[in-house]
Amino acid sequence: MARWQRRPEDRPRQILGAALDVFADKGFARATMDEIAESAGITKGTIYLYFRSKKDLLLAVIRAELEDFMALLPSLSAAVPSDIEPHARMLGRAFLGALMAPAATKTIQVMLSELRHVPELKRLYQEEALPRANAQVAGFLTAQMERGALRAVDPTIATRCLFGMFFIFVLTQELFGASRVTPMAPETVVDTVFDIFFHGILTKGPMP
Amino acid sequence: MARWQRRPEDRPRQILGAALDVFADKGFARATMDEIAESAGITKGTIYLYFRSKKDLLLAVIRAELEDFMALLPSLSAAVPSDIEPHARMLGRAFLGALMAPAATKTIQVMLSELRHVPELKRLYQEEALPRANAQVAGFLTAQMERGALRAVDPTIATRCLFGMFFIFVLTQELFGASRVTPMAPETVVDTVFDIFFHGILTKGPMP
Amino acid sequence: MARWQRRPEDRPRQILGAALDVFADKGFARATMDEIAESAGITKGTIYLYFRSKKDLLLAVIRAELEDFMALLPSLSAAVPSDIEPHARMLGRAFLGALMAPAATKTIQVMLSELRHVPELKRLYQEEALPRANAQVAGFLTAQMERGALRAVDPTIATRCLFGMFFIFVLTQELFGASRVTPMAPETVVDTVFDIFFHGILTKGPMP
Amino acid sequence: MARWQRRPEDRPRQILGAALDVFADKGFARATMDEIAESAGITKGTIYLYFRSKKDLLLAVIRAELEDFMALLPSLSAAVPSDIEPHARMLGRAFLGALMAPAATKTIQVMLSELRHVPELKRLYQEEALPRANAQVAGFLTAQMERGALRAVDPTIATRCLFGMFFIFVLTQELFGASRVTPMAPETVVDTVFDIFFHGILTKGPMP
DNA sequence: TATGAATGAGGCTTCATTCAT
DNA sequence: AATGAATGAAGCCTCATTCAT
Repeated sequence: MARWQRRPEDRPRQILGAALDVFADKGFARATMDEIAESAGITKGTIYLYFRSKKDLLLAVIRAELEDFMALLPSLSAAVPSDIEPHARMLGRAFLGALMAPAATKTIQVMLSELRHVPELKRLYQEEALPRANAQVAGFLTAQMERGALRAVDPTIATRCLFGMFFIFVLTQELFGASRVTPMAPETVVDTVFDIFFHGILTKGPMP
Repeated sequence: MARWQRRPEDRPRQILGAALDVFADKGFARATMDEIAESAGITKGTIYLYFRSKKDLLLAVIRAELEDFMALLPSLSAAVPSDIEPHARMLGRAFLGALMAPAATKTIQVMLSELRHVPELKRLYQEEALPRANAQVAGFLTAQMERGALRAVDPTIATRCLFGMFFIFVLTQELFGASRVTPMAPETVVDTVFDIFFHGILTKGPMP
Repeated sequence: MARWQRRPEDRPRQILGAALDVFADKGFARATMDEIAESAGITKGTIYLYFRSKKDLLLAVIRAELEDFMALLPSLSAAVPSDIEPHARMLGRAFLGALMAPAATKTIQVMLSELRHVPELKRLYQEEALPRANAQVAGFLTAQMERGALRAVDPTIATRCLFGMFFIFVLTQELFGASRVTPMAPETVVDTVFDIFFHGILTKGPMP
Repeated sequence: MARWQRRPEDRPRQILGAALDVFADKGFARATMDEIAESAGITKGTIYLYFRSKKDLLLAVIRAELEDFMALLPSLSAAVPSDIEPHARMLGRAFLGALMAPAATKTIQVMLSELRHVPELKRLYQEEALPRANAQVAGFLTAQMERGALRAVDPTIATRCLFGMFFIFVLTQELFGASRVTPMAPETVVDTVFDIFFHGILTKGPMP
């Protein structure tokens, strides 16, 4: 019985995947290198051939996922039809889908847990994720405001609001298991979110 | 090393306060009983006179804070003026204020980090916090919809949206330190949130 | 069965003693904290109540022994009879005795092994042990040279020579086990050392 | 990362040299096979083609160096001029030179550190190095005593004394870095050593 | 012969928990 | 009720050794 196989040329990715799973499932501190190794089908020592330390592994995991996620973000600067609502709805569906992808929810869970306690993660968020994501959407909103398609509202706050509406669903439904208490179909969620975001919840005309 | 008056009758509360601080600051696993004890001005062994274990302490901390927070929630079923917008803005301010209170942000941080890994916390959230909070707001929205003041929209989703907009600010600004990157005044946030929530972001009339 | 007794008020000394034994016997790197603990009649964790780390323990051990040894050194500046030879022999016996004491040979062994690899030990030797010991003896020799009792010879080198003759016996006989190959009585050694040191090994008069 | 000519026939010597360096620098236990391999310009696995284990490598290193050193020792049984003092001084210089050669000091360091903990090294010392070196010098001294050139003194002790005076300089100056605290020229050392060894340090005639 | 990926035993260190005082 | 010394179970990490290539 072969004690091990030679590396399939992407041990690192293999390890990163296992680490994300275990970190998300157990939390960073509770996760053990042994468990990650087992989950990756190797042994503890092997991890250290590719990552200097447990914390290093955490950073690598998050960096990799963040990059993957950012690469997925559709370019909002592409040509936008004059009727932005259906367009936005489409983008929104793609975005919620990306957010709800297993790797993404796991990454979010890890970030939520560790960002406060790992300065490097905080830096990653503050200097890379936040500004980039914000610029994308806020830029789009600003352009539409200048075009007159949207009302003049603080674009950074509006961006955050929009993101918050998406995020809260991932957080509660996926991560906190609220789907068992209050099940919701993602499509309905996206539609309602944009309905509110674009039109507000007040009745339009004067109340009868 | 504050040498306060010895008030043994307050021991439990004293410990709970210290524990919340340390749990929020370091995370549950990284927090040590020694640190909590020191922060409470007592010694490690004493904690065990009041709490069976570290995990027990965590549960007690969250239960206490959750109760405090719930007690704070203004009853939305009270008489509501026919013009709900300024009323909502007022409630929103109070709510964001409560969410941003130090104890609340700390509790949120701990919940975000540990809920997934501590079944009892998950239960607490799913069976107590979520339904209660949801019922409050969703009930209010439903009532207004029936009254014709609000458009007919899935009230649970709408509730979640509204909460998401508030929550995302606490999360990013307070917990993730985004306030240094994108500072925002709470009042402006509340106003913009309700502006969007009630009126939407589209320009009203036909585009010029 | 009591799992442990409350500290006999000198746990630290107890641990230091055990550590010196094990360090000398196994070498620093091969010594395990478990072994030291067992040898001290306690458990591993307890050591860390008194010493920050294994290396810290090593330093504490050496510092303590060095101090003890230095305190033992008879003051050579005391009144010296005009006939220094028997006086020196007496001091020499005391000195060799001190060097051959179990704690001293163990300390020497540890220093010989680790000094090169532990900067703090090197510093301890270069800045404390060496200058102090050298000053003591070299000062004495210089005084006697000025008095005319001894020939003018570089006192530092002479000191080192005298020390070297003592040291080599401790090293070879005690530490390297040469006593089984070439047994020697300490008294004879001291006598011969001083015979050579004072009178040289050449025949006095012209060779017949 | 010297990319020398590949001279596979020299592999063992190459490895032995690197091992001596690393063992002396880090100590046996702290030395890693990886470091030794790198220092030899090969990889870890290759070492095991030539040496069964780390300990085996240590023994081979010491055996090789001991042999080299012994081979260097000038035969003292060669014809000795009737005036032994300048002759001895010459031999002494050669001997101190040999002792201070880099390979020798490194070997000494390793022996000092490991002899106690590696039975095979102890045996090597007690059964090979010590008797051979002792016989050489003690034989010489005995001959001179019988000739009447030297006083009758225990030749084994005298040998050890002489060696001790040389050794202490290598130990303190070279290995312990005392040369920075008390610099000494090797020639002066040799001269003083023999001055003391032959003539003693007492003033010859009656004190004035 | 040489490589270097993989292993797994072992050690240092931390810390929740216990318990004699 | 309070203390804090002591315990011992983990967990991270290192590294000698093996072995497929």
